[in-house]
Amino acid sequence: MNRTDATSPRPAAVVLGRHTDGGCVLVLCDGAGEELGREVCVPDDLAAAVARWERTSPLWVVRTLRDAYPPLLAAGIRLRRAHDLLLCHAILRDTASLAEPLPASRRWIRAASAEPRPQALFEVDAGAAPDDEIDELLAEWARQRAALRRAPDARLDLLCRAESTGALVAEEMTAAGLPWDVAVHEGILEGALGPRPLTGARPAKMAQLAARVGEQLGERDVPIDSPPRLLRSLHRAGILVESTSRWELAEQEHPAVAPLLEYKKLARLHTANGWTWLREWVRDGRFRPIYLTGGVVTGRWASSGGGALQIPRSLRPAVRADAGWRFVLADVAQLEPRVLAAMSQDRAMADAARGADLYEGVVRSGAVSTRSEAKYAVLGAMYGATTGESGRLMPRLRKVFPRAMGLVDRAARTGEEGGVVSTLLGRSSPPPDGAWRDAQSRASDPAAGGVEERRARSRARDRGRFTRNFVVQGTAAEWSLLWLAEIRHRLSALPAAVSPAPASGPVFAGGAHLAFFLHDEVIVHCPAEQADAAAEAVQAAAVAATARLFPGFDIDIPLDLRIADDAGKDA
DNA sequence: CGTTGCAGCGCG
DNA sequence: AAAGCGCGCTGCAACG
Repeated sequence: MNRTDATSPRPAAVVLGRHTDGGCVLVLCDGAGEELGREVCVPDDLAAAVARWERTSPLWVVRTLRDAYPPLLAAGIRLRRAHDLLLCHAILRDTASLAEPLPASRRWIRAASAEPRPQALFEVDAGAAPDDEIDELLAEWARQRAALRRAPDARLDLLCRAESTGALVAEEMTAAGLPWDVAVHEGILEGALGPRPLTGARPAKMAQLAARVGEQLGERDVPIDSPPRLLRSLHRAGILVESTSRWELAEQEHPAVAPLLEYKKLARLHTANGWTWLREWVRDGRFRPIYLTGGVVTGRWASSGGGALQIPRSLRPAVRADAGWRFVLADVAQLEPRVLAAMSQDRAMADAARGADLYEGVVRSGAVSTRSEAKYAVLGAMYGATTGESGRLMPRLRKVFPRAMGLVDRAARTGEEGGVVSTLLGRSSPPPDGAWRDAQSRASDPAAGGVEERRARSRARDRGRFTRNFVVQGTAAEWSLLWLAEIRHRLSALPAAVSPAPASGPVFAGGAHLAFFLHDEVIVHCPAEQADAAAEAVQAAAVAATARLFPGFDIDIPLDLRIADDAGKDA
């Protein structure tokens, strides 16, 4: 059996795959991907083998970290570097920055769910027999390295490395979990909803509000949970709204409206994050969502399980650090417009972005006269507003920030014409689907009617708004990915805590670790004595991410950073 | 009966 | 107040 002594190969990379007989195989490779040797083991011995090779800090090449990494973490092993073939395949297959992107293959499409995949579905056009998974991995890795060599610059490589490191972070965060105080959560629920009801029953405060709505509408047992039936009840009472949505109801001056809106708020809390949610998703003081890295076409992460990306701000106080531990809470104010300023190299917008409040900077630039105008104008620029106040302000932004506005306007035009747009590092938008192209070609037919033409134009504008936003949201996601990777790197280099209070799982008991990530904010959980150093690491990571994504361009991306025992203090 | 689509609302 | 992007989850209603 191989040992990491002077006579053993010192692999730059190890490809990890399944073997014919259900065992595991590690292929040791040099920096060029040339095979140096192999090691075969039974699954029970895999963790030990990985731990041994990890001492030499190789690049671990796997089909997907989503499957490969959790069992290793459970065995107490953290990997420093990895290459996720599935995630990188998607990037290199769709990117427009390569003349010859990776050929599409059904073997390299991620399954929709986290459940084990039925193999048969994926073997249809497989180039290799399932027995030879390791050969398939080696071949795919070779294709990906070749694709990256053909790239005009290093940006795609940076994206693939960041994407893979993001996947490491995601699995580590699931394993560590977000510390969650059940008693605090229950206190919030009881304060808002009343005592915990018997299963199936409506909480007391919701029942009271429903009764008041009924009195005001002059109707017993209003079908308050059924939008279409509630709408008819509202109409009978003379409240002429077109839907039961919040903003429309808020415009009505009827005594039934206030209790109805309050009911909706409580119902949302009860159904989405009530006692049922607590029982199902919080175990041993930890909320463990599954992060789906690259789950959104723009490169943002999606999640599954417990609605991790939608935890209401009112529940943030339930996010509580372990005894003797602290949180470092950090978020970026107005990340997307700052990223737009930098990626378009718009000096005027970057100057407006200097400091904590970009919108005040936009006012100082003279483009608009109030902060709230600035906010809606900037959001409208990125989302493609055409009507209302926001749409009206667009020409003024174009005049003051021509480069930034030119970038998003061009992205919108490309999308309307059916083209593909890309982020700064080279993640590309999906091409239009068949239905979209059919609608456009039907409308360009001389015999097309006005209805078809209007419909096609409307679909084209929809797509233009999507591609307009794609370049900004996607590049912002790249900044966040680099930020996460830099945080992880710096946290692992922190001096060990002298006497950390016991916390977390076995892997993370020793010190600071990322515990939560949501688009532009992170939560680090750390022993109290590491809190200052961890906060500095998070700050330094942001500076490093900015320098890597926008080399040579001066852009301010400031953090709102604080150390606290819970996540609710300034919510 | 189970599945699918939609409305509504939470997050960025 | 402003309605323009991206998600996930819930419950209801319509559908097969």
